[in-house]
Amino acid sequence: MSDARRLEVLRAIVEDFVQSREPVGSKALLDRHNLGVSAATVRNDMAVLEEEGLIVAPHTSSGRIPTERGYRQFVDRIEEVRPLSPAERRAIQSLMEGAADVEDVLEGTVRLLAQLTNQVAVLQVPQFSNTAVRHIELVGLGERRVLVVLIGSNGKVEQRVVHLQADVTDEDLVLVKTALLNSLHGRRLDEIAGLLGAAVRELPPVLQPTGHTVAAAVQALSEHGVVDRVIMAGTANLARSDRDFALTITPVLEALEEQVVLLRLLSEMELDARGIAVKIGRENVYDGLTETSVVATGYGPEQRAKIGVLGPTRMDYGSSMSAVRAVARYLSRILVG
Amino acid sequence: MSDARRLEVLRAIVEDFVQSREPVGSKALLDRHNLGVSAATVRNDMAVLEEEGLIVAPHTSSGRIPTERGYRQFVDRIEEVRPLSPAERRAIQSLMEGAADVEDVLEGTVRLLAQLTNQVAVLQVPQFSNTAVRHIELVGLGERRVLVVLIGSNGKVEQRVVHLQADVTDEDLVLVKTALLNSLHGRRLDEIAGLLGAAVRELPPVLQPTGHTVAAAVQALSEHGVVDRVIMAGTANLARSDRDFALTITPVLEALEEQVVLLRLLSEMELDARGIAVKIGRENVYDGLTETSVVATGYGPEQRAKIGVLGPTRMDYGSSMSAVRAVARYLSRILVG
DNA sequence: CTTAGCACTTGAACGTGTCGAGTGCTAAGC
DNA sequence: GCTTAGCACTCGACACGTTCAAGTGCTAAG
Repeated sequence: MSDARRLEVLRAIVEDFVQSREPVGSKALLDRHNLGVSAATVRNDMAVLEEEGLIVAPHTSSGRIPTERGYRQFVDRIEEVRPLSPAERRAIQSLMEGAADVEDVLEGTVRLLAQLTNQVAVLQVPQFSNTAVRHIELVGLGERRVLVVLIGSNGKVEQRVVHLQADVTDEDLVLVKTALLNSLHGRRLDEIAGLLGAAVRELPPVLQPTGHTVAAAVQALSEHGVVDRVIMAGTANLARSDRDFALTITPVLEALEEQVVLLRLLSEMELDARGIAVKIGRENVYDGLTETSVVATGYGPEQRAKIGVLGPTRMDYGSSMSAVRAVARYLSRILVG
Repeated sequence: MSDARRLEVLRAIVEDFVQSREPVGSKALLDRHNLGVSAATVRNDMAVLEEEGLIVAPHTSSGRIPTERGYRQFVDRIEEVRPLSPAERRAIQSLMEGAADVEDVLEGTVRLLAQLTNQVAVLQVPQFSNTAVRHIELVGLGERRVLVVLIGSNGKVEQRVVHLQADVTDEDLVLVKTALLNSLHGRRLDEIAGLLGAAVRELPPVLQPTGHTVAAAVQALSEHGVVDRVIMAGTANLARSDRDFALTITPVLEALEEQVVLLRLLSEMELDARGIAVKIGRENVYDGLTETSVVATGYGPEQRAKIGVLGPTRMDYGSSMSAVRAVARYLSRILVG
């Protein structure tokens, strides 16, 4: 009982099903794939795969369709990333040339990705709110604990408790606070990261560690205030993709309208060794997205921002992965250049 | 043959059909409306309405459904605008209170409208691009014609030929150009309207008419560069609204993704005496929207910007019209206050 | 002008029979 | 011990015929 062949059978089933959207049986499989064995053997393999929970038969005596676990197996085993076709390269090229400003590039990229994959494309844009620092307050809580409060010009208040490595007096705290305020007051949240270091350096040496700890907290808080934006394209592809999926569309569209949900979803995705993240069906905990899959990767500096596509669980993961990756690379290159 | 009753029958048919989504027959109509006549009479009226092209029967011996012309008749005859329910008022109230900044208000408004009408809500936001004036060039073409070129800091070039009332020398043109450039260079496009007058006034009296003409052209060109924005909500309602409409959804979603199309659509809508504009089915020339209707009105200063809802031709025009109007009024009030 | 009655049409719903694709199992073969 | 051919069985899809309810147009009477 060859383990390798069984996985090959799984692969074939997934591929066929993704294309035909119909349960695939043993004979049909042989017609389209050169497995080198007979239908009966394939049936045996299928039985095992079904026991393992990788495929199921919708009803007795119908072909099998992959389960979510089946897709997962399949996706995890994709190694070679299919290179883009010349036509696809050309599309990306022309996008680069028509690039007027950053916003145009981003929107163009999303559209392009949606078109390439025939799915919904989403792009997370790190957004630096133009709120400024109005006030910083440090409150000693005893036992080396300090409450750091950051008040923004939009009235939002962020706070956090930090633990210091050394004892400090209230006067010390005032010093630190003043130093920070001097260099940060009125600055925009996205600017302060670069200013904190200098501010701390101006403190007397004894207070440097304390300053560092507090500065780190301020930095973290400022990032809290940043609400990213989402650019989206290709929602029409949702309806196009599938007859019955068209009826399941409502909750998906609802979820897509909730930017917050989308942002959470994207930021939760952790890139694997291949630099890609895939969430399949119920791996998405959000209601309404339990029958969709998301393929995403990072772009830009540190790959922090995400770009990806979203579609029905029965999507062409291979193509999606390569398209997403390729587009992300080009995007990174454009943004740097 | 009472003309009034026939229109009453039409009204009843539209109302029933909008609610049930099924062709409505003579008997069914009597059950739900107190018309005071028998089924046979209604049938006679229906026959006439059909001749007039206001209703059709999908197949022999099935009820009638309104045609687009039928809807149009119906809409044009809606007089009384249904007042909002207390629940709806409350929703709007709470929106006003939670208003943090303008952007929030606008987004909240759109969501609210989508929720109230169970349809797609769209809002046109006049957007002043923050492109600045980089250069202005005047090229004499002879015969009192001058080419006015406006170059923006985003690299976009707008041009137009104007006819002057008097002969001018090239030196005169240089004077005008310099005057304009002096006061406009570096200014944002949305600022220049207020500055043109002063610039022209600084010219020698003989050149004032020429200056005015050129200034008007510059003004027009600058408005060209303004691209409004669209805020949208409730696309999920499209899918929810209707079984078979769900299959027609694709082109609609596509159209909605084309902001340009939407903006054109909205700005083409002209408010009628009631302060509302309705486009029904093919009255929308854009592909993909030929089976949808749009109900819109203006808001804000001069009602220039538009807000409205979009849904299947068989929508509840009465509710949509009152909701759109009410929401637009509240929005105007908030924005002013 | 309205109304009751009637013959007619037609889509939807339902039941039936056939067909093809697919399965599991068993026994034989390499 | 795995693979394969063969066979009986299952079940959805499809085509077809029947029935049913809703609706219509028309005619003749009020």
